[in-house]
Amino acid sequence: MSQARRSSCPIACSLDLIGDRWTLLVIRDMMFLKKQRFEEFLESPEKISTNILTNRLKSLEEMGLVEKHAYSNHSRRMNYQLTEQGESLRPVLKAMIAWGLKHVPDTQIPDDQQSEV
Amino acid sequence: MSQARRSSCPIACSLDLIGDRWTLLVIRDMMFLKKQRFEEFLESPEKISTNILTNRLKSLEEMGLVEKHAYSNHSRRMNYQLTEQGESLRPVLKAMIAWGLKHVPDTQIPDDQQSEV
DNA sequence: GAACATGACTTGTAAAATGCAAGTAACCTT
DNA sequence: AAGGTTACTTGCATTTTACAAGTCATGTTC
Repeated sequence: MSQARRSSCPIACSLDLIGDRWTLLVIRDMMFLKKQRFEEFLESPEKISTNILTNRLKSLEEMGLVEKHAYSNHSRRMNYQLTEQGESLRPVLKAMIAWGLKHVPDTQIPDDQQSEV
Repeated sequence: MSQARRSSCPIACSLDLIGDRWTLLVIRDMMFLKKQRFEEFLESPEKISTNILTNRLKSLEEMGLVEKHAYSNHSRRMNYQLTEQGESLRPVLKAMIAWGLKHVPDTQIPDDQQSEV
């Protein structure tokens, strides 16, 4: 992910931060599927690889969209949570869900997520 | 851009189609700035390069988000326009504009676009 | 208390995408 | 016939991605 912004356009700046194939999937896992741990993100069907996940979690933390905390005294276990700023991406994600469901064939969301649409 | 979908998740599928740093900027240019020609897209402040622009316009056309037409009999001049399906990305773009304006410092949109927010 | 399990990475390497500059080619006007 | 316009194409260096394997600190089990 690059660091220099390309313009002052809010779309371009948003894309500079979250415009790739993986970042929003990690946020999806946290926002809708309530995942909080490295290994949980790895289990998602898109199969993110470990180096990219490490990289994205670090970027998200640096951007202030995610916070990382040690999970009490439970080995090296870490807890990743959306910050308020990360949570504020919900309308973007919801718009993408609605668009995908309508315009990409054979997309679907889990039964227990129907209330989100 | 890859062609195989990674899962049936509408977010993942949307990202497979439009999840990169350039595609949504081309759509922005068409949707809000009413740009329709190759050279116009090149003028945007983010300075997309010609090979990437060619590639993205082709992908967008293949996805059915954009239509390409010859501009009457005016040399090789082409006209690119959003299809209804491309136009339907407006809520996604608007959500990103709102998020960018609120959460990325020093972002702004042109005066004549204020009504879009 | 040594072997094993857990969880979060790191490393290496090949493949693909991006960025930049320059060149090409069809068509139209002069 | 010459020159301008428009939309690309090509070459190449750099960066990012993808995949597989290995590491390492801590906690659990026998």
